[in-house]
Amino acid sequence: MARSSTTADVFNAIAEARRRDILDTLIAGEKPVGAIVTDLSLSQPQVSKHLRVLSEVGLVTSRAEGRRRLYRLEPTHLQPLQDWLTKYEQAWNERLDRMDDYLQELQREGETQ
Amino acid sequence: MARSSTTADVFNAIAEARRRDILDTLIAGEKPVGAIVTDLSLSQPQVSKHLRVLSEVGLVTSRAEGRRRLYRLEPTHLQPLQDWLTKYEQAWNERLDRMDDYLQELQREGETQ
DNA sequence: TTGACACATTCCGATATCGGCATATATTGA
DNA sequence: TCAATATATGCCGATATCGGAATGTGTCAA
Repeated sequence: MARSSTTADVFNAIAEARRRDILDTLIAGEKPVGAIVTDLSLSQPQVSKHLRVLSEVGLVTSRAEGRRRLYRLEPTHLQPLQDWLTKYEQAWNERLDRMDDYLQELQREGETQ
Repeated sequence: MARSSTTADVFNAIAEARRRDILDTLIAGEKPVGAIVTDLSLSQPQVSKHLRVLSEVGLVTSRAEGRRRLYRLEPTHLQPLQDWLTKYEQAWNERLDRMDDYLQELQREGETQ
């Protein structure tokens, strides 16, 4: 047996810094591969391969325009990440609440003394 | 040259499904290693190693209690992820806005005909 | 049809990562 | 001190991943 993580989910897709860079540059809008290559100073095959991974998890889609391929961001496919994070927001808020309770308790103790 | 991604940042730390499982089980509160092992049916070394990675990026902290080690979730260290996601929320909303504009335009055209 | 351009794919070597197993370390209790 | 318990670490083999270089594929323009 060996590693069990794959590139087959959003979490792994965005684990790679270059892939996040590519997504970041696509926020500005649809772009052909060549534009990404010059924007980020990466090699063309490198960009194509990363785009493939991103496309497999749905984070980007592409359409052909002549001999160019325009890639577009699909931000809704970040939903699994957002959903996962939401659970921790709650944990975070609960900690703040407990902290708040504690502070108020301290304050009441101060008043009664 | 070879792979450039490391286990040294939050994005990579949560890319591993088991590590997300471990974080999930810690939402309920501080736990010793053994509890995580039985909760998730993983081997003890496996859990210890994943905890090490999580601890290196600050997502968990530990304190000794006798011969046990209690691990605690540090949800605030998910901030980089949250920050990164926020940019895409904006892109997502802008798309919705454009969609809305488009729909209203369609509606106006319908009225004038 | 041919050449140039844009991009995708394949093959490769280097390396990182995962899990299993064995073992080290530390703490407790007898 | 010694055995038992709880956890961490080291070593290993299998495999996944990355980047580079070369090459394949498709499209346009002359």
